[in-house]
Amino acid sequence: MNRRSGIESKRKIIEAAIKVFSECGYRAATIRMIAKEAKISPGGVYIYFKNKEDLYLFLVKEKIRELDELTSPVLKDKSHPYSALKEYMRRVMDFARMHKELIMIHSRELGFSFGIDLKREFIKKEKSMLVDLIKEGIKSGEFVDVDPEEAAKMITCLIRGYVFSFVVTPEDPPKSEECIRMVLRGLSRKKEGGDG
Amino acid sequence: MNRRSGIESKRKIIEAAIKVFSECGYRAATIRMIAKEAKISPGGVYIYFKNKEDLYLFLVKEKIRELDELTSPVLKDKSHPYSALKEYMRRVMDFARMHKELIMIHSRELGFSFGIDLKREFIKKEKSMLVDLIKEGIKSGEFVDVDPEEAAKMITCLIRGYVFSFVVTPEDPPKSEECIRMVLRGLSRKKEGGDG
Amino acid sequence: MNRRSGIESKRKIIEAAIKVFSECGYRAATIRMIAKEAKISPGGVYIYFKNKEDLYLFLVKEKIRELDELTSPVLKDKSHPYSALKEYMRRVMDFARMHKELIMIHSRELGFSFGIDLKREFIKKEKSMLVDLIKEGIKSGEFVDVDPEEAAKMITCLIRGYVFSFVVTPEDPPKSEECIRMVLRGLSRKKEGGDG
Amino acid sequence: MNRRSGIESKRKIIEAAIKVFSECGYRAATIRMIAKEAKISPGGVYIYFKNKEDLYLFLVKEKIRELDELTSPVLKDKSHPYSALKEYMRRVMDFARMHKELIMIHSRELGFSFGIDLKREFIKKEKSMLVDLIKEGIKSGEFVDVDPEEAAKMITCLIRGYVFSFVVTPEDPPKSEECIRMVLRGLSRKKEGGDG
DNA sequence: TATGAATGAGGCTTCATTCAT
DNA sequence: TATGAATGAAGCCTCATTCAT
Repeated sequence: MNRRSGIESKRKIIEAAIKVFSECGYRAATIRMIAKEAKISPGGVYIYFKNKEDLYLFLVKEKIRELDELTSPVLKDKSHPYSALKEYMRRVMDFARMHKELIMIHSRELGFSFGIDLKREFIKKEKSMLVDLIKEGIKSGEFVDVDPEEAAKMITCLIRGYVFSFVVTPEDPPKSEECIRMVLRGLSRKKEGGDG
Repeated sequence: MNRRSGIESKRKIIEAAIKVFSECGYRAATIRMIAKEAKISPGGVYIYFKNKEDLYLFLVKEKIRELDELTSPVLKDKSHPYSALKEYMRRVMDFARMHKELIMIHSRELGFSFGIDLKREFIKKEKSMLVDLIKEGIKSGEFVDVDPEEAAKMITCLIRGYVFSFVVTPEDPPKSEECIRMVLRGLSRKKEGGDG
Repeated sequence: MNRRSGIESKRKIIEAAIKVFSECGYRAATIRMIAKEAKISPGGVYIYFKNKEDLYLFLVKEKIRELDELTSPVLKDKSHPYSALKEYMRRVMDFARMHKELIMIHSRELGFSFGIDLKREFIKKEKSMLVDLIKEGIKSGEFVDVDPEEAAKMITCLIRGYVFSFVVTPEDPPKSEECIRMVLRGLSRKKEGGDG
Repeated sequence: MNRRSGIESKRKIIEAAIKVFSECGYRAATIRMIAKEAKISPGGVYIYFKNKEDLYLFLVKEKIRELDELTSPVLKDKSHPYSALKEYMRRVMDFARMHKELIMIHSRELGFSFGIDLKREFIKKEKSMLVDLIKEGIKSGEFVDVDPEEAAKMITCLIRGYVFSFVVTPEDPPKSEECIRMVLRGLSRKKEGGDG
């Protein structure tokens, strides 16, 4: 019997699950595959997670939390809307690039009944912060006078397209800097956006 | 026994399959579900399609062909790049809105081994036509002097984001006109894009 | 609709069934295959035969009758046991060679509940005639004094082995003349069996 | 849950499979039947065997190996061709009697695409050894001067007929000693075959 | 008499989950 | 905490058989 601390085992399972879910999608991934990848027995998985759904949800939550921790501070800093927005997009895109496969499942498998609330809630929260930031930018005169709601949606839209394109055509990916420039060009009062 | 012509049954199955695949994804969709939706017996599906994969591939091919027929004429018309591009985006987005769910599978389940070639080929072809159109626009002076490759990617990227957002937040969808304006604003030499 | 006389259709089905059953065995053969081979629709088969089993049994009966018609006259001719036996074996082996595949099913698929009685009855009858013939031969002095029962069994045994070997190693088949000679050598009072 | 060691379960499945395949043939046998016979769940069979074909092939291989182990030493002993041949036939027939049903499938279902090579190879090897033995016997003067190839075929032929007859008419089986005597009588230079 | 679309039981197989060890 | 054999529901698919035409 391979004795390990519980935490270590759980961590192994999580990593294995990310890998396997990412490669196969939720349905096609099997507990056996995850267990094997984690060098644990199938039964072992059930010590740490109630079931497959529970395991998947755990991953999603974790990733959402990670992304939140990464972006919230930036979005909350309303002193420099222009740079904040630039930094926000950069971070989201970097994060997406790192976790692209899981994000695809996360998005695609919205069709599933579970996990939706979690994701929708995050999306809503994120959008609301983005709207606030844009409003701030307009107020401060850094941004042109656009509908903040629509602008936020466009930004999100472009970020999603970026992630998506990354998965669909990984051999010819879009450039994140190009995306950021496009957004800033449309929003900014300044001529163009030289990078900091 | 519910007597119908073969063509009628096949059509019913196709429609049912689109619905079920769209709602559940490829793996989670079952033949039984599709059959039930088509008001046919499970065995009946196999009269018209070799197997589940065959049925799925048929749908994808059909949709790709439809979209191709819709967009090719526009992209090939190089006399008015500005309007052509606008019209192209409009059509793709309209099409996407109509078939959003299936498109999501089509994109997400690229990870599957089958159907990839089909899709990749289409994507490549579409992009190449887009690049040509942009080059033409630059030559004619309608567009600013950008890298046509990158511009094409950005356009595709934005379209994808549009589709994606449509699926993720159907209750608060992005506006296609907004997307189109964003692209044209970035490309066009003209001040803004008043719609025709 | 392909109009034919009923008899013609039935004949076509029978021929097709022999072919398909021979090639695939009872279970693996499908009504659809048989119908296709007979250039008729699957439903058409059921006009002439109650079901698959009924069709199979019909074939078996037919073959048994054919073989019976071929061998009975020979076995019943007790005036020349030696030549009769030789001729009997020759005919059975020829028949077997012509219908080897079907015979194999017929034998192997004894395990099935149906058709057994039919076959067993024939086998019994045939054996009893063979025993009579041998007795006659012993009485007439043509054959040595053996146990007629055992001799009959050996003959049947050898014939079966012949058929079997024909199927198992068709590229290197046993020779029927060799088998016949072996039997006659054991039975006959005469030195060897020169062929008639 | 009925806890057993893996080896025990596998053995149970193998025994059940032999029984069920023997009684029904390959096609008609179902995994469910085998599982039930083995007192295991249908899914349990797949722990030990990849699929039905794999299970069947395993049995065939096992039986071939068993028979090979039983007969090879005898056939290889060329010092006493007469007794060796007698012993060989005795062993094959005994073995056949013990495993008659499976052997019937093994032979009949040659028509299947799988397992053929296995069987053909064994048959070829066995025949070649038999030919060598007969040659030896001719050289040593124990056997009369026959064509070794043909003689080997006749022996195989008779053995097969023996097995076959055993299955077809188990209530009135042929006698193995009779078969052996018949062969030896044909081959031997000695008058008759008194048993050793 | 003939068709062939349709049915649905049933076969093979997978896999989330359980549980004796 | 960990194992992995075992379960059984459920999915895909086949095919004997039926029946409206």
